[in-house]
Parts: sequence; C-alpha cells; structure tokens
Amino acid sequence: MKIATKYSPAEIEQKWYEYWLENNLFHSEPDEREPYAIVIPPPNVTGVLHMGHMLNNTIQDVLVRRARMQGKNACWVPGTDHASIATEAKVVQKLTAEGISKTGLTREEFLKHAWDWTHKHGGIILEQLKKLGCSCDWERTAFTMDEIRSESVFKVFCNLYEKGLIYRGVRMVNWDPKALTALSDEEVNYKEQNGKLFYLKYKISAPTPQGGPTYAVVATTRPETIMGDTAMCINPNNPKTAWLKGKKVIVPLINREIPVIEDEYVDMEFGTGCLKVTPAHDINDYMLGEKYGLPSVDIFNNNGTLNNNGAMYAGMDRFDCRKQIERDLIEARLLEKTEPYTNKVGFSERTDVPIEPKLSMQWFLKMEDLAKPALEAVEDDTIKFYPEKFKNTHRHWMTNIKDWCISRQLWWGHQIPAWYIQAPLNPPEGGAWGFVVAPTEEKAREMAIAMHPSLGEIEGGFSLKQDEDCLDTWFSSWLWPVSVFNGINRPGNPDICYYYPTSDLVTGPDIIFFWVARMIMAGEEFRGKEPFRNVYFTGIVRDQLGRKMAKQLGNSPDPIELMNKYGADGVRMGMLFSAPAGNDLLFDESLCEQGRNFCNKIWNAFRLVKGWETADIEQPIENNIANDWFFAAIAKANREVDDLFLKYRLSEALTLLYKLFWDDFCSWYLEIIKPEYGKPIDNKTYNHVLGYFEYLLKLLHPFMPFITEELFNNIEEEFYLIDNKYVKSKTIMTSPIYSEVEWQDEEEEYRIANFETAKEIITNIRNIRASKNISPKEKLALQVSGAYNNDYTDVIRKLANVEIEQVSEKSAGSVSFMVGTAEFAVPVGNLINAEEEIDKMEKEIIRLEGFLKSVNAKLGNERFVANAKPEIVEVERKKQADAETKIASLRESIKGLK
RNA sequence: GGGCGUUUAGCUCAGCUGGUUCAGAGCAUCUGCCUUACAAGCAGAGGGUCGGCGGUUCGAAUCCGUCAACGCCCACCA
Repeated sequence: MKIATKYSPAEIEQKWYEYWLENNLFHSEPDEREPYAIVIPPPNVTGVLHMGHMLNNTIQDVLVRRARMQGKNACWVPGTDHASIATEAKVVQKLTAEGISKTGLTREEFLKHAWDWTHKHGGIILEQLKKLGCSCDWERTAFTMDEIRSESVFKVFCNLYEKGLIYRGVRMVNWDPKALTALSDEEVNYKEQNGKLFYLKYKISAPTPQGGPTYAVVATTRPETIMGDTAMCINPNNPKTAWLKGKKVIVPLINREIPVIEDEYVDMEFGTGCLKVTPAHDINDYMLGEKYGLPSVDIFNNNGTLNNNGAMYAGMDRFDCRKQIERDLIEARLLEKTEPYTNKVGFSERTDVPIEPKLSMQWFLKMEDLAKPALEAVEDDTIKFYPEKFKNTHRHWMTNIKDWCISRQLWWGHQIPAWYIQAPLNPPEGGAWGFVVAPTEEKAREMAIAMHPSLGEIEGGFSLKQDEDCLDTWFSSWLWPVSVFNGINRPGNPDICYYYPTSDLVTGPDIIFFWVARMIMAGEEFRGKEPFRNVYFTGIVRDQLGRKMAKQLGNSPDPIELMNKYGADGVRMGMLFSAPAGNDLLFDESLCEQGRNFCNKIWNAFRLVKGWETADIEQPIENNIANDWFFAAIAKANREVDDLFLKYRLSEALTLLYKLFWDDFCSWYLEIIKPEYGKPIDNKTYNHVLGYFEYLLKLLHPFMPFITEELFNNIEEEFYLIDNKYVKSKTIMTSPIYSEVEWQDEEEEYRIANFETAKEIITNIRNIRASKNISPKEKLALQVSGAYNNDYTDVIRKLANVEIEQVSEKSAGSVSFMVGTAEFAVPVGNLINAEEEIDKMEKEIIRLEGFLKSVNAKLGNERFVANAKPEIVEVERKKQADAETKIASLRESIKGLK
C-alpha cells in the first residue's frame, strides 16, 4: 500500500470541506435533540481575516464540532456586520481617490456606492473561514443590514421609544471631525500626548488698586478655544485667587469681557488656580456653564476648522490655529510662558483623529433600567464568564453606566426611523408639528395624523422627512443572538424558541462593553432571557515582542498564507496551543509548525498501521496487556478532556490529546504491538488498534477536522470499536464521542501506574545501553531482586530487548538501578566500570539520606503526627521505609562491587 | 487617581481544596542515532531559592500582609 510519507493538506482539506457542504452536514433545524447554538461575532462585512479571527473562530469551531459529536443539535450561525463608520470611511476614501466627493452626492447615490463596495468585498471573510474549516450553518448567514435584521432594528427602536427609553437632546458628545459624526464614549481611546501648557494673561477690566495685579493667568492646553470662553472660574476657597472675586476679565486677543465665577470644581493646586470656561468645547466647562447659566459659544465647524465665532481665525484648522494663536499671543505679550506637558487626549477609535467635545442634537438610549437585569444575570452566574475575572470589569461598567448615544451622522447604516412632520401651516393647536417614530413611512403618516388630526385636513397634504442620522453599528449587533433567529420580528418562531438562549459566545474582552453587555441587555429586554449561557473571552493575539498584531505595524502574518504553509489543521493547532482563555497569546509561527508536524505524525502512524498484514495467529501476551493498558489510558484521557472542556480549557485539552497520541499511542502502544519486520499482526490486536486509532481521531476531530476525517474514512469498515455497539458512520463529524460513563474501568489507575513503572524500567535499560554503547538489537539479561510485581513484564522484555530473570544475587559486572524498592541489574560483562557505578550509587545514597532526614524530621515532630491527617502520616511512614530499604540495598551493591 | 490581573526552567505556560519523591508540561538547548511509519523523526540528558520580605501553620509555589516590576480596564484635573 502506497501512502506518501508526508501529509499534504491542501487537496484533502478542500475535498472534505466540499463533501461536508454537499452533504449539508453543517445545517441544523430544530428537532428533539438538545440544541447547541453559537452565534458568530459578526466580522466587518468588507474585512479580511486576521489572526484574531483565526483564534476566535477556531475556538468556536472546536466547540461546535465537539457538541455535534456529543449528539447535540449544533448550530453555528455565521454573518457579517455593516460596520458603519469603518465601511463608510472606506467608501469615502475610495470615492475620493476617484475624484468624487461625498458632499457632492445625494444620500441615495452614496448608498449605491456603499452597496457596490459591500457586494464587491463582502463575504470574502466568510470564504476564508471556510478554508479554516469552520462548520457554520451557511444557510443561516445573516448580515446586520439585511432585510430581517434591519426590520428588527427599526422595530426595536420604535419599541424603546414608545417605552420612553429613547430620547433626543442636545448634549456634549465626542465629535469625530474626520468622520463628521458623534461617537459613543466607548469609541474614544485616550492616549498620552506630549503638548504644552500655555499660561495666558487675562487682563482685569475694572481698575485695580494701585500696584495690584493687572491681569490673571490661566493655564490651558488649548489656547485656540479662547474665543469660546464665557467665564473664568476660581475656587472660592483659594486665597491666592480671592482677589479676583467679582471681577471681570478680558479674553486675550479678542478682547471680550467675561465674568469671574467661583466653583469648588477648580483644583487649587493645578496651574494658577484660574480656569478658563469654554462651555461649548469641554465637558466640564459645559457642566459649569449649565450650572451658572453661561452662554455657550461654539467656535468650530464640524470638520474641526474654526467658524465665524473664531474671529480672525475663521476657516483655520484647529491645530494650525493653536500655533498661530501662540505666535499672536507672544506678539501681544499676553503669553506669560509655556511648559511642556503630557496629558491624555481622546482619539476616535475609527479614524484615529483627536475627538472634539461638541454640543449637538443626538439620540440617546437610557441605560439604567436596561442594565439592571443584565447585570444580575452575570452576577448570579446565569451567564458564566470564562475567565471569571471579567465579571468585575462587567460589574464596574454596568454600575457606572451612562446613556448611550446611538445616533451617528453617517449614511451607511440604519437610518433613524424618526419622521419630522413638514406642513405649510403651523399646527392650529399651537406649538410645532414635531416628529413621530415609526418603522415605516406609511406607519409614520398614520401616527402623524393620529397625533395631529388637523394634518389630514391640510390642503395639499403634508410631508415627512426622515431623520438624517444613522444608528450606531452596535445598535444592530446588540440584537444579534435574537435577530439571527428572527426573534424580534417573529418572536414565536420555532428557531428562536429552540436555539435561544444560545450556548456559548466566544469573543474578545475588548468588546465586553460595546457588545457583550449590550447583547445581554437586549436579550433580557426582548426575550426576557439571557442570550447565551457562557462567554469565553479569548486573549489578544500579539507578536513575539508582545505587540498587538495590527495592519499598520505589519507584524501580522497572513492567515491564508499560514494555512497554505502548514495546513488549516496545523494552524488551528498553532492557535490553540498557547491560547489560555482570557490571557493574551504571543503568536509564534513555530507553533503552527508543531501543529503541522503533529499532522504528519498522525499520518505516519496511520501508514504504519495500514501497512500491517494480519493473520489469524495467536495473540502475543504483550499485545494483550498493552491493549488493556491503552484502553485505560484512553479512557482516562477521555474523562480528563471532558472535564477540561467543561472549564473551557481548550488549550490544555489539546495538549493532553497531543501527548496521548504521540507519546502513549505512538511511542509506547504501537511500539509494543508492532510486529517484527515482514511478520503479520494477530487479528485481535489489529482490531483493537484500529478501534483505538479511530477513537483518537474522534477525540482530535474538533481540533483538526480535516486530517481526522480523511483517516477516519480510510479505516476499514468491518472493524468495530471496543464495545460492540459501535456503528460505522460515513463521516467523523457526526460519529459519536462516548461519554465518560461508558468508559469507566475500575482498574484504570492501577494499570496506568503499573505501566508507568514498566516505562521507568525500560528507560533505565535504554540509558544503560546508551552509556555503554550497546546496540538495541543486542539482547541483554535483566536480573531482578527484591519486591517486584509488574503486569507488564512481557512489554519490558520486548521494548528493552531483555530476558528477565528473578535472582537472589545479581551477577558481578552488572549495572544496577532501582525502581520502587525493586533492584534491577543488567550484566554487561567487562563493560562495567566499577568506580563509576560506585560513584553513582554513593551520590544516590547521599540524596536519599537527605530525603530520609527530612522525612524523619517530620515524623519526629509530635505536632505533625498529632495534627496531620492520618493518611498523610501513613504516606510519610512509607516514604521512610522505602528510603531505608533503598539505602540498604545500595550499600549492599556497593559492597559487592568493591 | 481608582480597580483588576500577572510574576514558577532560556521561551510560553500548568500547578484545583495547603500534604504522594512537588517543583511539572510543551517548545528551545545538549548528547547519541538516517533503527524498515515518521529527521516534520527516534532514544536520552541538563536546566528553576516558585518576584522580594514578613506572617499564619506540624507543613506554604498554594493562605494572609507588605513591597517591587509588568500588563489591562476605568476616570473630566484644565
């Protein structure tokens, strides 16, 4: 039989993915089985796969595949996110490159471009996930802006508005002067910036006593905002600034007179103790302005240039203006000094430009009531976080939650379903026509008339103008676990009733506020139930230097190239090998190599087994006992893997299986049963080995789906597993993994421990061969004295190539070692170096004596004997006895050699 | 400024309820091997005062206190 000596994944991976798709194996429909659902964290529709996705989706696929094999009805819903700001920015950029400006387009024209872009680049990432082996139910692919999801968003918006949770108002928001939109607090990143602290002179307008100060100095990092100053503020308790009380001062350069107000908010220690108040451009100043009824002078245009309130600086960019003002202040001798200063400046997460606090009319969602049940669900472990520490993070945010600014001044997204009534006349009842909130224009019209019956009588009718703004992207993704099953529009449909709440969510801790917390709120609000039971937070993928992988840094490998190089299975293993939940992982390509090597190991083990001829011959005794041992080993591993999965310790589960396959199965089990060259293997053992092989493939399948499927299908059908219930399945994907109960074996621990002893003996003999340069092919004698009882004697005989004999006295010229309290000796004739042996044994005696001393000290301590648990004391006694026996035995050996 | 977390072998990390010869794993390193499945491999070996100090205890990597270093999150100090 000819199989290549190296595993080449490319063809096999493609073949099986197609097979799985053709046979609809990823698809799930509600049935009587236990459901298991995961919704994918929807990636940006026009994005491409990065290492974070690789990690995240590998984990999801492992969980889904395992659930499927456990007999659950597993459903992994894929989809994409419209990513409003990011996508709109990209489209704008692309149009700019083509010489088209967004401002020259109508909303409809722009959206056409955006949709073209989405169709052109959309879904690439989903195709890439297929290469990774992701077993998503592609028939259920959703998009946050498709019909069902959009309808859900509008419905939810209207519903929350009706409940009084959505309101509109002028607030200080984080303004992105590049994207020209408001941002939520969560979309702002604060970064340390090296800047200057400017000390500006504000002249006193009323005359001061002779010799008194003629000006007050204010320290600021933003001198360009002085045109918006409407007050100066001092702390009423500050003696240094008390002289300013009740005075008026003159804003430098523009010579506007402003009052000095007093508030304890001002830090007496900072700067000069005088604060300039610019209500339109600083959140704190805004609050002061509100408190003292100060006017608010907005000096900026939306794009960050100065408007007409900026006087002579109108039209200038805010940062150019800062430089210019510095020059002008110097010239006017109104700048006392500048100091280097580092402070934190907010940057837009999307466009990375400094945000501008700005007053504007926005839509907000009240969070307080929504947060309560959501917080509770996490606190009482209805939803479990892995690792648990993120409960703290969650609690902190949820208990300090602020209202959510949900409007964005963008076109790409869900347009806010608010309709402003426009009619030629004013309402007869007085006031303004106002607006209505409704999912469709038709409905809005009805509501408008219901609100103002007089509208129906207006000649020529009236018109409705929809709000220009879009909703924050997260306003659609927070509904994801519900909306992918159409649970908002049709709350009683079979899918939502069956799959919801979903089982596991796998995501990064960086979006715990953006997404996870809000999904929980939406789930509680619209389904009265948590959206998922477990949240697994992955770490951030970093490079070898610990830097976050980012396109700008160019430190992220291309996932597709990685998969081409190491195979999808290899890369999946590479991702998981060092991915403890919640800890960042330093990605190392060599781990993919290790994964690839493992594939090759499996491949070659398969070649070996499939290369054997079988015959109806008697089963060698070592094969029989090896079968029993490996059965115990695999059963134990199976149980441990179960346990690790319950704790979401996937990395450890994989490592355990890796060692089970490589060490226990290949290095020990296969070596034991391997027939002599050219000889056949007995049928009984062969059946066992195939059964074990198949079971190992099943355990590994969630981690490495392709190679396991390939080999599974190459194992002959007539062989059954360890128990006769086994029925061959056409695909490994749906063949069952047995639960631990069916694997219980009372002798398990005993066999494993006994085999470990055998391994130790074999290793000792191998060491002797190595040190004496004796070929493994040369048969040696193994003399045993002392208490020796091992079930694996025949295994030792085969693997160490020794003839075992029980002796009362070992031969002269033998190298000896101890395992447990038994002594073993290998006669090596004149190869023996007595001095060396004595030296070795004396060292061992010294070590043992030291050990014995500590044990004796413990046992001699009355308080230890009195307080420690009896079994612990018993163990110490045994240690003492064993050490004494060993020392005596070694002394005996040394005497013999001398 | 507040909160959370981390610190164990050269690297990445396990180590649960304090107690088995408990100081572990993988990788890397070193030694010897192209042995008939696999050199993407086989057989071995070396390597750590468990961040520092103090405490509780018969007994501490494990519990407590404290200090240090690093990381993350939150926060309006101009």
